[in-house]
Amino acid sequence: MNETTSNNISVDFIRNMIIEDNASDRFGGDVHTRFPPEPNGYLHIGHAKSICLNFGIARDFNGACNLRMDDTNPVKEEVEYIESIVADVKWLGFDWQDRFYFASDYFQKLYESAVTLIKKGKAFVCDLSADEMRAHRGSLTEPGKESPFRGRSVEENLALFEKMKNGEFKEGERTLRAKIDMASANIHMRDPVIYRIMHTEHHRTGKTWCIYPMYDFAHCISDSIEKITHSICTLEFEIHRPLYDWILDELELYHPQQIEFARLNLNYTVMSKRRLLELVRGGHVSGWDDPRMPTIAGLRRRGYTPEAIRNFCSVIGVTKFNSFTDIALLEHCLRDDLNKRSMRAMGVLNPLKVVIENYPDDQVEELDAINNPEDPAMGSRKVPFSKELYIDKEDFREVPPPKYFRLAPGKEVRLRYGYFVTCKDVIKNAEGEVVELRCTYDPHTKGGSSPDGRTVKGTIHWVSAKYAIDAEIRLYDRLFTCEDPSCDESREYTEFLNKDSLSIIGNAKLEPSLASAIPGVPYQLERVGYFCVDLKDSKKDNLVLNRTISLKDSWAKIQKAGK
RNA sequence: UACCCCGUGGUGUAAUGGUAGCACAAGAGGUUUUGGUCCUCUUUGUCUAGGUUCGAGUCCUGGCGGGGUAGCCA
Repeated sequence: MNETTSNNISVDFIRNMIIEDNASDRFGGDVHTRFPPEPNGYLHIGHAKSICLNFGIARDFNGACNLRMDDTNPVKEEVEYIESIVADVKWLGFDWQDRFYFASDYFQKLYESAVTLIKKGKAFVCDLSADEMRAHRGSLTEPGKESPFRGRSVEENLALFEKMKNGEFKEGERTLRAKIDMASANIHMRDPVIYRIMHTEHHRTGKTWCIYPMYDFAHCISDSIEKITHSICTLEFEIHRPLYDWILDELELYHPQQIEFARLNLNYTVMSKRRLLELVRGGHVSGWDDPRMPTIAGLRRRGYTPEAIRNFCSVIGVTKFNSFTDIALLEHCLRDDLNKRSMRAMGVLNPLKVVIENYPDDQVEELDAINNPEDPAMGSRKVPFSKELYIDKEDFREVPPPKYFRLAPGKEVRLRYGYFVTCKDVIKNAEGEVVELRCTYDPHTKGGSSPDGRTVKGTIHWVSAKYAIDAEIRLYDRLFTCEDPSCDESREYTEFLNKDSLSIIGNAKLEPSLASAIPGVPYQLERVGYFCVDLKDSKKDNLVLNRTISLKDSWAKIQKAGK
């Protein structure tokens, strides 16, 4: 395959539109995007798609991408959210340099634009109440009726709008509306409200304003002010585009192109800010950063890497049709990245004591273990081996099923990086539970291979009982038991919460090197999964690990198929 | 039953009038000191009916199906 054919990787429809715009010199070759979240909640994986799209396009076309807080509704917005958004976008690996903006930065210009519209006879102050306005709006199938205040003179409108601004009216008493067409088939063009009265303090502008612009009015003008070329948003705003265009055309302002794409849906979770907020407020999760949450903060605490998320966003593509992406694809991207970068270690989740009968009582050997078979540069470490060990309960069966390669009475297995051991005896307690295994080891198999060429089918992980460190391990499963918890309108999505989405293991035993496990760094417990130090709850004397994701488990499949 | 958008394997996507490809998932096999990774192979697809064309997933028309829209939310 030559250079040209190998380069013909496909691009999404938005990038294609930009390529066409550049070809026709529509924006003089500029590409300027923006990511415009409303600071009323935490960012989630769906936002990551938009972030990767907007910042990714800027990168691909040598353009720029702004970060803009869409803060036009002070009753919903909080500083905590702004801070989390900034941290999350940064963590994802994107840089807006000095282009950090707020729609509220433009309140004065927005106000002046509204005045311009009034002067052009394209906006009027309306005294209709919210209910009356709804009644005048018509329906999806019937045209609306014009407001009785639609014919006010420019002077009167100007005076009234001034009074609105000066706080002379109560909330809801009056609005400023664009004068467009009450008979339009597009309800958003039926004289939409562009300013409303809110006697609410704004987190940035304080008490300066008591009128606030609506999204449709603020967004297009903000884009215009920032000289955005391509204003990318989700599908539900498609029907708003005629209004976006109308406002900019009437104001004769620089005019970006709005482009809509389908938002991300992931199965076995919910993605709306409203529902995520409810999960937090309802105590169904421990917070916005609960490792089960699809929020960026949750994924980060869970142990996801920015690279995995970015790669996922690239792999899912961008289209205009609504779809549901399989969480398995996200998990694949996660494992793919973690496999390459994770330091390996051994840890036992459900300890079963093993005594190596023929191993000297007080002997300790420091065995060599490879840190990452995928990356020799990560080197090796020493793991202590001694007479008493722990292995995982799952790795022993008194009566092994077919194809079971692990330890069983009379069977020989390899202890990873250790020795071949053979199970000689099984010790049970009064309840008949296996509590200890007596094994022998073959001193000639140090490191895990036998000089006589003998091989074993199974390799299991272990830790030295004497040198192991204790840890709490938190295992996570999907938050919901059904693929689309919000699909059934007659049932609350919370009914589908997975009761077993979190299980805590209090007595895990880890190899001593993990005592210095670094927060924010992924580890693989060999044969078990990927883990990370919990950012919040882990303490020096109380190690807490989150299981980011299990390893793929083909033995589980075999067992399942056998049933 | 208004207007707008959208229909490609199980899922997510590519093919810009010229061989329907990729990834995930699923399944089979191989390698392996992680039942991981890696490698090979297999199954499954253009919503439908017409039309244009030498040739249609692609263009046109109708139907069917899905989504969006009636906040002084974004």
